Amino acid sequence: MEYIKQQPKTKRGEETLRKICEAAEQLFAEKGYYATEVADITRRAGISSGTFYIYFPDKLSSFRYLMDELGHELRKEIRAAKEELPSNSMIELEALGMRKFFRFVSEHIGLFAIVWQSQFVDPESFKKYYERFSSGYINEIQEAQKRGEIRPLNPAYLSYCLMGIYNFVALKSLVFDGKEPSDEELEQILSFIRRGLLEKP
Amino acid sequence: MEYIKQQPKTKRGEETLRKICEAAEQLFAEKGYYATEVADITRRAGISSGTFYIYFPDKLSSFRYLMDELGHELRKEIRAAKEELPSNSMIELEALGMRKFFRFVSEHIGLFAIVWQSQFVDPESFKKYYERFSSGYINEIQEAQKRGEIRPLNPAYLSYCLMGIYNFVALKSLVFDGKEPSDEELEQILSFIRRGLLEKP
Amino acid sequence: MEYIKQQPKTKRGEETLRKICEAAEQLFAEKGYYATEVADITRRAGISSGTFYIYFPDKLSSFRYLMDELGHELRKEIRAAKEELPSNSMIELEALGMRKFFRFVSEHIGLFAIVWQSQFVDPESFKKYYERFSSGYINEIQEAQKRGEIRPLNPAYLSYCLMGIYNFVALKSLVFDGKEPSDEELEQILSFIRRGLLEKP
Amino acid sequence: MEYIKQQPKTKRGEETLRKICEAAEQLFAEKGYYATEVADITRRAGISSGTFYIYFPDKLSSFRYLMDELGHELRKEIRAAKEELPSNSMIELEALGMRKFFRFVSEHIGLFAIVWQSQFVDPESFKKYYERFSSGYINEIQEAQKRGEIRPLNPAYLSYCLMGIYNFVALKSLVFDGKEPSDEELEQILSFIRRGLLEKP
DNA sequence: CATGAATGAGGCTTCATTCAT
DNA sequence: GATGAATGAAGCCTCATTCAT
Repeated sequence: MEYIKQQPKTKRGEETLRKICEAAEQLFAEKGYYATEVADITRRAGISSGTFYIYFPDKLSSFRYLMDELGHELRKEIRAAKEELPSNSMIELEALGMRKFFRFVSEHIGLFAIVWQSQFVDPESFKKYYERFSSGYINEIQEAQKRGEIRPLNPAYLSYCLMGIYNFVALKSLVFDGKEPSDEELEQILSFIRRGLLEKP
Repeated sequence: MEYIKQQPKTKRGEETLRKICEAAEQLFAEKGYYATEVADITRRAGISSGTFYIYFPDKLSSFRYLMDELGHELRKEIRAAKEELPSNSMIELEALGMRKFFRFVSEHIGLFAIVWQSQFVDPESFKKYYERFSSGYINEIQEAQKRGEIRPLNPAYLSYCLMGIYNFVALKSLVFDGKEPSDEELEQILSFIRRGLLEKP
Repeated sequence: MEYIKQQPKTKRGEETLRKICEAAEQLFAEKGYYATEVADITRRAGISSGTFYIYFPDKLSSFRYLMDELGHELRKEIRAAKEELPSNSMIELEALGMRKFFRFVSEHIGLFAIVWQSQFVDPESFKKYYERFSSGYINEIQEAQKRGEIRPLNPAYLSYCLMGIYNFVALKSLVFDGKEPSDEELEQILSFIRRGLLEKP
Repeated sequence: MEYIKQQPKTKRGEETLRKICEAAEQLFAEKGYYATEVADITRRAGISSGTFYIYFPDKLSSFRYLMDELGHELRKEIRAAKEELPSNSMIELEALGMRKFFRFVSEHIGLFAIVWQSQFVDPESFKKYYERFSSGYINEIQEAQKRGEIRPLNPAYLSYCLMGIYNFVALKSLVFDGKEPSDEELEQILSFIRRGLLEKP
């Protein structure tokens, strides 16, 4: 990864980097990037403050690294989930992806928080993050539109509608209410999306 | 307003407060709360840095003040727009509110940015902001559900779906692309929402 | 001056800048640039450490500023001394300049130390400093050579010979022995230079 | 040598110490003592950073060691050169010594740089370095004065005049211009010195 | 009301040095 | 002998806030 200063060469080093990342992810989520001091991170990681700088050139790089890394993982998991299902119904795949999204975010609330605040920590990455997701959606939507599965609405805007729904529902349930949405609730949201998207609901 | 230290007593004072607020709104949107120095604000406002503290007890208060003030104004405008229309179709009122939202946000991109980052500047206000909007929606939705106008889905989650759509569409168009969505585009988004919500589309 | 961040606008500010410069000049001479902390400077100047940064963007700039400022002053004083004498004998002017040099350096031992160490603090300025002096000498030497006053030796190298003599004599007397060379001693050094330079000693 | 922690006991150790010294000499000359990190030295020497501390107790000791070692070598070479010539003319011996000086310094620009900056790294050594050279000169000068070879000027000051000339000429040619002075140029400088010193030029 | 110089606590980062392997 | 990850004291610099004018 490009934001890292030194790849650990020993087991111990690997362990240390992992501890830094975990601590940083937690703290960025709990207190936000700016309110988190490097000393907070190293304290929680149980290392000295100089050690942080063996692995990262500065505080911002660790933020970018996490954003990249976690975003990567999320996309990978969603892709994997979709590939398991031998369906070519976009809506059914989307239902899977959405469930995966909530599962991942509830286990990595750090990602959610990190992305949310990245608009003012590192605007470049912020935009890139959403556009990468969006372009994945656009492809799927266009395919499904060709098949006549979903309605001929602007794919780019639709992708942001979907992301908006997922993000704000996650905000309400995970951040505000502190619990995962129930299957029943997810089903209702999916039902809203299905009707909105499908040519023949 | 509660976050203000001293209400201006003269014309000159009023003018000064207005200049501070305008500058702060712009800067919080451009650079974010943390990257904005009080000196940046006073510089752009064309005043000396001590003057800021005549009106606000500290930097955070000015943030809260703006968030409150702008949120208030937005809700007022939306309410006003809806009251002009003598319809009792929730969906038609919602279409109006949504247009008002995009108009307001494109003129006050500061509000958008301020709210977005408030999760890590002032989490209390952040939650309050969205829940206030949400509870307004919930009322309308429940009324409409009683009338059989819209489907019997969880009103709280629906409200976050709507806010998510509006916020992410605004993010894409106003922040990323730097332009208001066209009427055509808004119409498509509304069409998605209508089908998703209405009992008989 | 280019290395300064903010020109003081009030009497108090002027006073503060002066105190910073005096303290820095002393400390750079006593302990060297690297061993001098900004906190040392502000402590000696009797101000808080943040105040330093009102006037200088960083520690290095204060060093450059002093080097420029003091070098400027030295050249000005030497020039002034030479202009008072209505002679066109290069050697007599040189005798004056040399005396001025020792007087100035003994009052501003800071300059001496600053220039000496600048080779490793700010190599650019270091070279510029000596080449500026050298080019002044070269002109004078060439004029005197045209008049047949001094021998036809390479002017650039001669200029460095002269500077070398003055600097090392100052090193011995002012730095090592802690006293100004006596008139008698200066006279002997001049006598060495005179014989070395003059066509007809 | 006194500044060394442990004399190498094996061939490998000897080799390692040599590599450290070479790297340190280069780096102290290129970037200066303070800007050179121990890690820079070990990196260039191709060893790990802990190894440095097998041979030196700390960074400063390596500086002192080099200064001593190189100064020693320089004096030895000059002495050897002078002993080869069966002359008892101080000026002729001096001409030899000077040529040796420029040869040595151009091959060990590190020494030049190290001594120059030692005033602020290790003032003690700095003074000692020049006074050791000076006292050698004083003896030679006094002898020559007794013989009536050179003029009866203050020997201590004369020694600093000579060192000043050599050092500043080396500065100009080797450091600023990056080349050794030509024989012709050295000859001119010698001619200046000869006339300045000799009773009967 | 307004000014802007001054404050100083506190954050980020560096780097000489140590030590377990 | 050699390694290189870890340490942590310490320095540079920032910036919200104060206050004398």
